[in-house]
Amino acid sequence: MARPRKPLLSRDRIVETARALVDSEGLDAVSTRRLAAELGVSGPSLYNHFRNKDEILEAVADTVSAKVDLSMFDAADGRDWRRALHDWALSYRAALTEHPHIVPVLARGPGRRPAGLRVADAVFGAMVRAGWPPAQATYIGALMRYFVTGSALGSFARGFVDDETAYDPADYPHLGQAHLLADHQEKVDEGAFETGLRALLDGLGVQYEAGRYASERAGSGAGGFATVRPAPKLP
Amino acid sequence: MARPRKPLLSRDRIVETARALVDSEGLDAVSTRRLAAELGVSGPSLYNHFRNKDEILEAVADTVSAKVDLSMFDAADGRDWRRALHDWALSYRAALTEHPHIVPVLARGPGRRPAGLRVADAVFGAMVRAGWPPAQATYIGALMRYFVTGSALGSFARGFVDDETAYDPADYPHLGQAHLLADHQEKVDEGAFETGLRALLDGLGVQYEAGRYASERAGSGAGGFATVRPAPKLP
DNA sequence: ACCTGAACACCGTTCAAGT
DNA sequence: ACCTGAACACCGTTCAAGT
Repeated sequence: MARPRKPLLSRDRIVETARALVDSEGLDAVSTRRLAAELGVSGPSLYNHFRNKDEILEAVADTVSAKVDLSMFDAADGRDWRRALHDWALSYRAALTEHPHIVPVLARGPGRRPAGLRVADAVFGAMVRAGWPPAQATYIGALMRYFVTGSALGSFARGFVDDETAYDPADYPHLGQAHLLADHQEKVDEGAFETGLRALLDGLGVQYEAGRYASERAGSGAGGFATVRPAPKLP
Repeated sequence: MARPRKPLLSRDRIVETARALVDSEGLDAVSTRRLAAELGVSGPSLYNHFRNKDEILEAVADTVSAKVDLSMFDAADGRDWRRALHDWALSYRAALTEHPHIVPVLARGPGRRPAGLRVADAVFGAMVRAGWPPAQATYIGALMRYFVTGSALGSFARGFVDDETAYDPADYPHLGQAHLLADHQEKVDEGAFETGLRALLDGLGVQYEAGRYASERAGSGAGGFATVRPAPKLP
């Protein structure tokens, strides 16, 4: 066949097929040969569109980052940085839980993925507008990413394992049998995520007040958050 | 040669050699053939001691978990749960930063690794003794793991990339050039970790007070933490 | 029990050849 | 420019054979 008059492949088609394969069969199922077969071409064809396999996986990860809602950051009145962060974290986590198998790729950082960088940029900009100093704004973007990706990673794969013999109660006196159950594990993940997110936002509120970062909007006194209160209820 | 009178291999020797290889050349360098060569045997020999390669990597990950200090949990007076959690998080992170290449394996959860389970058990037990309800104690162990492993994962590999052309300021108006520098990245990781850890502990303090979990030690009033104060200074 | 070589069914990537 | 088959240098794992 050699070269067809109309290209068989495109970057988009490759990425879309790779994403479907990752979602349905996991990262390990994506070999260049398997992916090519799925596309109806031979393995080496992919190298006309991507430098290597890793670049394909990075592109897949970026389509997931692109699903993260960022609208709360430009909508927001600066005083609402906690709510914006909260809503963003939910959207971020939702994107990852929809595509759990690509999380290991996403978790290693934004790298050079455009959508990943766009996320980092949006969070940073919103925090600075809310009054956070640039260094702190950078930290917030990073630490939120740590928490959300860490939770998405730790949740799937096999947080705990489905084999009763793995956990001798003599060895782990506090670990109940309940830890074995997969649906219990899912509830733990949700509870831990909600609890951690709330704690992070409350704790950042403490630092925000201590630094009086809201001063330019509410005079030099205690502006913004008058008292530390629990974060908004999670839906 | 066939079978020698004294075994050439042992689980410990395999794990130790694998750990050294992971540390010096990364996860990808560990193939069964390469590891076997390092040990002076042929590839299939490893299968006399481990069921498969993944089991070897799990064992390596467990030696890293085993380095996490847990003494602060049984030493602690229950009121000091925040300090214990803080010190533990530092020790946890230190263990991971010493062996960054194995973090992806560790990050997927305790699985059936004994040392990983011992860690989960210790945190849970200490939080319950401090007055946290069991469900919350479980959440705390999980969310701390999310944060620490997420930060260790996001830090290495390539949080950002060392190539100026990757970041067009027109695309990411808030991302400065400084993001490119590797040593700047390291400072960001440390700052983000400290900030996030402090926020988590402060935020958990808010929830602890709101739930009055300390009541059995200080009467049914506001015991334990009278006010929300910043977490102890990080060294 | 513990190691070996041979073998199976794969990999990612390069490259000359084809249109 | 874009696809192909052949080839290179690898993989993880199984298994019969050896002691």
